[in-house]
Amino acid sequence: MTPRPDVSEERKGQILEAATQVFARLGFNKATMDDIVAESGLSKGTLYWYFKSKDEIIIAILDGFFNEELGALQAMDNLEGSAKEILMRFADHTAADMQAMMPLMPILFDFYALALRQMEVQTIFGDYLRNYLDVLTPIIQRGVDHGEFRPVDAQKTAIAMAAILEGTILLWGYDPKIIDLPLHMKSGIHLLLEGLEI
Amino acid sequence: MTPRPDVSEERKGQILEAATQVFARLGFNKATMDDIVAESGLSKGTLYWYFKSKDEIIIAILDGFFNEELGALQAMDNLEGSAKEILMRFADHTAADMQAMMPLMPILFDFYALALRQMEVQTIFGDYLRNYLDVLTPIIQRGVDHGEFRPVDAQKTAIAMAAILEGTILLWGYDPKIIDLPLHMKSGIHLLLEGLEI
DNA sequence: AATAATAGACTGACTGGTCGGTCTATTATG
DNA sequence: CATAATAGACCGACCAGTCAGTCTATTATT
Repeated sequence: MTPRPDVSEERKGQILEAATQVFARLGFNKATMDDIVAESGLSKGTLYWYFKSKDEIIIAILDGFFNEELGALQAMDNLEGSAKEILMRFADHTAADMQAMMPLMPILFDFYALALRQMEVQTIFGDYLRNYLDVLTPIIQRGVDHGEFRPVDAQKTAIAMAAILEGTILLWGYDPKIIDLPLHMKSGIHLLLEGLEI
Repeated sequence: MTPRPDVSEERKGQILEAATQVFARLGFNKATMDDIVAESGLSKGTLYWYFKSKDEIIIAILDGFFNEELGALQAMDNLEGSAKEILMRFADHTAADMQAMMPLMPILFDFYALALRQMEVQTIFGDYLRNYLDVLTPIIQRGVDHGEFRPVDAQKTAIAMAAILEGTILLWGYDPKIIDLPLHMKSGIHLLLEGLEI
């Protein structure tokens, strides 16, 4: 049935890793399939053996990104402590993750641009946002119900938190010299949360 | 010396307006010069008579965006009232402006992606951020000094405010059905500012 | 053990179309 | 007539995607 060991998962990983590097360096548009071929050490035919098109590679990378993020989100559900403690720890954790992700940020920005024009990309982003809010909102609501926070609108507060996290990334893109990505992510969330306490 | 009335300002405006429409619809990369030619009702020769390249058109549009924004910023310097009042009014004003800007958001997202790879674009964004913080930070500092706000770090707070504004735009890009751009901009800033009060 | 058959994996030259930019001819105006 | 302005045909570099063919690990057959 399989006259040769199945290397397709390995190859796909190899291609996606190479493509990620190239895209980070050049952007989706300037990067050519031949660049990815060179970076991967494979041939053009092999790239097209595993992925139907350049777009399919881009989407695969996006999926990978968000699946990782979702894992981190799910893990938050089981945390113990006061609402403020949980949210603070979440922010700190997110901020810490940024260090590793910084070299890949250019790709994220390319995705932002795509999101407004490609339904498929828009859908992935939308699903992620919904997940995000579904996790954060109940935690904030609990904080309100327990009298830990003043009586704010939990959903709007969750959106404000998300905006601070995402917005700090944007500002960092504006000028990495002014914005210290992990530091300002943390300080922003802390400011908001401290202001919620009664 | 001027065998014909000088229409160059009018033409440039005409070209930039057409280019803005096309870029918003298709993005910088998919949009072709011929698309802009068609949209403007002019000819390719005329486009290149007024702009040396596609990139020059893109940069001109970016300059236009930020010059408008800067004007709005400068106007804030002369406002009267408590720090909280000024900042609230600023947020409300910014939020209100969003309605008009929403059709052009795709272009903004394209600029985000460019900012990380084009020095010239990065510089413009960085200058804007610096201006932004230079206006907001003293207002917040005054609020702290007058005992209106708790003793927060004014710069970090200004960055958090900017992050909320920019981040809300991003989230809106994730899914316009979930995020009400003006509403959530306002509620985010209000949450933060109410939390600053002593 | 030797050989044949199989099919997944892989190659890279090639193609068809695209698009930024150029060039030359023409028009309108002082 | 001089020249700024306009038009649009044209060029050629570039690139996503194709395809006809090769290679090789494994299995089936003798």
